[in-house]
Amino acid sequence: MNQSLRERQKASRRARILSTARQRFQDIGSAEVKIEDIAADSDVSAATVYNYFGTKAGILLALVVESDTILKQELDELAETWTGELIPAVLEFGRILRQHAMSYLQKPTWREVVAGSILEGSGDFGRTYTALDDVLVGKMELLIRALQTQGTVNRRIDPPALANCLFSLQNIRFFQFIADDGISLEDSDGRFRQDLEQLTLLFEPS
Amino acid sequence: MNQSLRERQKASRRARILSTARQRFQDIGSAEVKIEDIAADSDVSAATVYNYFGTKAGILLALVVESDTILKQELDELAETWTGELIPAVLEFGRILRQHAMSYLQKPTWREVVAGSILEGSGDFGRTYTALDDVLVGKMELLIRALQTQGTVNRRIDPPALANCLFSLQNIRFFQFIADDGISLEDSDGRFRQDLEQLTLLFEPS
DNA sequence: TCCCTTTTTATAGTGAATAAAAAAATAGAT
DNA sequence: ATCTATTTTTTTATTCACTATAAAAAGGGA
Repeated sequence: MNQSLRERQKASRRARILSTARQRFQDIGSAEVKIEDIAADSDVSAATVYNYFGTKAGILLALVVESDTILKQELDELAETWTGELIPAVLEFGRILRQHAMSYLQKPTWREVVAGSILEGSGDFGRTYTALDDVLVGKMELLIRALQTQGTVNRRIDPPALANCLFSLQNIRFFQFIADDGISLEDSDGRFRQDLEQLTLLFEPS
Repeated sequence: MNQSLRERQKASRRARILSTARQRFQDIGSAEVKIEDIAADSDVSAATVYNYFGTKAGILLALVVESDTILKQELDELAETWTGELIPAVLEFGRILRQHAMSYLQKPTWREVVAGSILEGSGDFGRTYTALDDVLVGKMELLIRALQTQGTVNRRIDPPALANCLFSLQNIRFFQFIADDGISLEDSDGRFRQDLEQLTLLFEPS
């Protein structure tokens, strides 16, 4: 037997909780959803939900992790097919990220996820979130390496280091994007473009 | 009469709350401090504390705002006295910020402040925090303008835009710094330095 | 002193999160 | 198949942040 009964049941409970949570969060704002309701609908006790996910934000994070397969694929494709300058590619990278984020969670919900990850620090939740980011940084690195091979990017650059830097810059624009309900996808795009333009100017020989 | 009795009492209550809160937060971690205790020690009801500051994180933010006068002065001095390259100045800028932050709040407490500001989004709390950041961006702008005058920085650069970008980059490193109890001031310094080095390489003629 | 308005307080309630003991279910051994 | 030991879930109780509301108190002006 590949999996014991216990493990299968655990997986089933987990899946049930995430499934009902996803539905509830989609129907009404995450603030309106009570853990007890999710538990009741999943045929487990509230204590079990806490046992599995720790906090409300933990459930959210699990949903984010689950859905990130598609995002990774999109970014892989970008890294594989892009030809040309790095800067526009990075812009596209950020655009994909934000668009994907908005496609399945609203801003207030994202705020809970991000706030939760910061609050937890180096705890379980924080590490899960960081691991997620690390994967995305890896995609950025892929992109940089590809363009280095194409000769578009300076070979003296350290791909992991630059990837981390550019991703982080993108990331804080993402934070600002979700923090303010008034900022549109296009606004955020424009700001990130401005960032990269200014950096170009800064280091360009005057 | 400059201030009515009502206004004076209000100011006094506010000051009392902040004072006891500061002490309590310093003595024990902010998670251990109960709003009711702060209220009792300040001779007001818990309801008044909520009335004044909204949330626990709100009290923290008020403390941060209060103490930022010194930080602003330090950054002003940097902008006024620095001669030389922009990059080292930006590094120093970040160093001052992190050091100042650690001098009066511990990392877990900072996490609450930052998480609170993100959660609130464009609400009162969020706007207060943003306003605070805006002031700091202004200091960065001052620095850039000074170096532009000195001829060290490309004149085609838009100081507000570049200031916002560099400050944001600095800011996400600050977030990562407070999020992980294992990162020292020096570590964070090193990472930010690496960021700026990589950006230099990226835009430098190969 | 009296009245009106602002502010504070008391009170009750919601819901997240944690802790500990009780109950249930499973795995493994006989 | 049954008994036992272990893991896991549930029950129960409790803490605490935060909200809403009605009552009380205090200030300001007449």
